[in-house]
Amino acid sequence: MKISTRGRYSLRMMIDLAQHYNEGFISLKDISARQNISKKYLEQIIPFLNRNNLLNANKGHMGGYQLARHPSKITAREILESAEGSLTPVSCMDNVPNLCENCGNCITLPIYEGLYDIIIKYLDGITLEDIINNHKSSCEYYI
Amino acid sequence: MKISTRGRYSLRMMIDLAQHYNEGFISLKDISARQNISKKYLEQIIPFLNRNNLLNANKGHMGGYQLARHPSKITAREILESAEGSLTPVSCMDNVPNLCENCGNCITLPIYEGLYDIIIKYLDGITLEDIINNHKSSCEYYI
DNA sequence: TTTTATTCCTACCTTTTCAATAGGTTATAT
DNA sequence: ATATAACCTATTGAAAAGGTAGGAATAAAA
Repeated sequence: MKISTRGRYSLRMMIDLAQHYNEGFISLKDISARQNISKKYLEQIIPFLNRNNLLNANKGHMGGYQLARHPSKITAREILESAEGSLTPVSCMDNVPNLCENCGNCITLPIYEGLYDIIIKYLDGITLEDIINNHKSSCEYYI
Repeated sequence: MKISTRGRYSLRMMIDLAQHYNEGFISLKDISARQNISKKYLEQIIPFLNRNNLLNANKGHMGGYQLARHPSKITAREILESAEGSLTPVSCMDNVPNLCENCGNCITLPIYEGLYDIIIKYLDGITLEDIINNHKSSCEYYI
């Protein structure tokens, strides 16, 4: 039940981009330096976030990334779901629409469905704007 | 963010024991047959559950396991937490009391703390009794 | 037009975790 | 005694995690 570094780094990268929203395109070099995450690893994370069109990119000199939408319109759920692939607690919930075979008869599935439900509700309620507003002071340390 | 097979199997084993509460000691052989889980693997799961004293055991002929408490007094949180080791979404929350270094300054930690909070609250509200009462019909399929 | 700075793409690598299997030892009702 | 169970420890194969590495494509600036 741990969130992977890919998920955690994605969140930090998106927060960083939110903190520099309206400053044009931000390079991975800058994010890497500020967040102390390998630039090469950040490169690999980008495609996951772009599956859900969370970023705009510009190549070449003075290029970089910016949020595709205003920080108030991007939620922690979107970010973590994009990065992790899925936030369901059991993989049999991922293969919609059939779930696994005969899930209608599974005694534990409703527990996991309920769990997924509250996780999604919680993360849907948190936007990038919320995050940076609730944390005005500079942040030096990360997880 | 997936629950491992150890967690899922633990839940199924405990539900099985709840369904046969007051029938004396239940052998792993029986649970293995009913739940279609390798008996050898179940053996390895037991110690995790017993760290939190969820089971009573009897060795030898006619031996087996029984729940250490009434099904209404054992929650999904206890079972999954025992099996998984921890249900925190980030490992830096595990090393109490210091968390990681300088978590007071971490912008993302409050998000994960809030997430952990709702997960725990949800799973604490589900007892083994609840689970078997909400699922009277026989269950043939598992995840 | 050349240089420089960036994203983009693919392959590789090392370590850890997952999910078991295997073989034996100890205890205990019958 | 003997069958039947829990208990214990080691091993293994596959997959995932968490990166590193090198270069190609692109575009702004000099």
